[in-house]
Amino acid sequence: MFRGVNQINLDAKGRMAIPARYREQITTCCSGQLVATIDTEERCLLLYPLEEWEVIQEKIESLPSFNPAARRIQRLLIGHATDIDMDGNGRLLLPGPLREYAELDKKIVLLGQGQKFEIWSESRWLETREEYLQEVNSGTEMPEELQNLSL
Amino acid sequence: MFRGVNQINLDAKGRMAIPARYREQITTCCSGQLVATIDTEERCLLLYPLEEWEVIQEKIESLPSFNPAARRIQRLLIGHATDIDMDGNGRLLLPGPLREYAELDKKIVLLGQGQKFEIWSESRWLETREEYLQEVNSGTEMPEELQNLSL
DNA sequence: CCACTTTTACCCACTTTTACCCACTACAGC
DNA sequence: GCTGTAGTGGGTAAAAGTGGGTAAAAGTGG
Repeated sequence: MFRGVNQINLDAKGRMAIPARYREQITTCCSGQLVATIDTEERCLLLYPLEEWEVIQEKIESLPSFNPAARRIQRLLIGHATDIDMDGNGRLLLPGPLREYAELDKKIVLLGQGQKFEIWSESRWLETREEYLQEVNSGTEMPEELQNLSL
Repeated sequence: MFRGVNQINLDAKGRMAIPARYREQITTCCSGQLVATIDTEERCLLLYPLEEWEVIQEKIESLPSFNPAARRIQRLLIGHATDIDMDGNGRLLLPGPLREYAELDKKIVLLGQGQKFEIWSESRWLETREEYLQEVNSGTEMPEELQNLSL
């Protein structure tokens, strides 16, 4: 289970250092083997331990492939899913096409999200967070499960 | 299982270098023997390991041949299916007619799609991807399996 | 059927990129 | 303040990508 927000700098080669507190967990659960793909709703990346991703890929592949919406999802998610290994220094080299998609420049944000991480450009994350906060407080349609949630 | 995006250049002879990370898998699963054909829905090519393709071809051939739609599919898919071998440098020579169909010039994109690959012209892929993203977010008709998919 | 032309496939050599490694810096804890 | 660990920056060897030359094969025409 990953959680927390981390401000990280990409270096000149496009590498990001995984915060040390996650490293042991990543090496034990998947020997440092991760899979990154795009998020289709927001311009950010999703980062899964290999095992987690393989379950998801099977689900996606088993969708009815004659259905246009399913084909789109397959092309987008599997098409962008890229294997990434942690190097000896606990860093990941993010592939160019994925960096471009999420518009990652120097300053990025790593969000722990349970079994996966999300990777955002810092500026885009800050903007999006403000939008989310406004929408949460504007009191528009919330599903019942959410209304009954006690924090 | 193939996945991921790869930006590749065609050389002057129409050859494309398979990214090294796929080569071992391709040589072990089919000794470098592949089959390329056209995608009938999008202007791109499909690239299968020989064994995978043979299963598909049998299915296509067993379609009722008095049915006009089935005949069309047979002519299009089987008609364009071309055997291609990886050369000693891990490259594929894409036949002229297939290159023309998918409008492949110098810059192309190789998409891993599970048991097969897709080959797109880069510009066409980027345009199509933007369309897909819009359609995914416009919330139009999604199959039930897709709505329940949790990533 | 033979000779000539064109194409294809294979091979070799060069260039670029990547991955791995090592060293330095900064911060935190002792 | 010193020591250990995390973060950062490059250098280098190896691998991947690229380009073209040549010999064999296929196609064409006389």
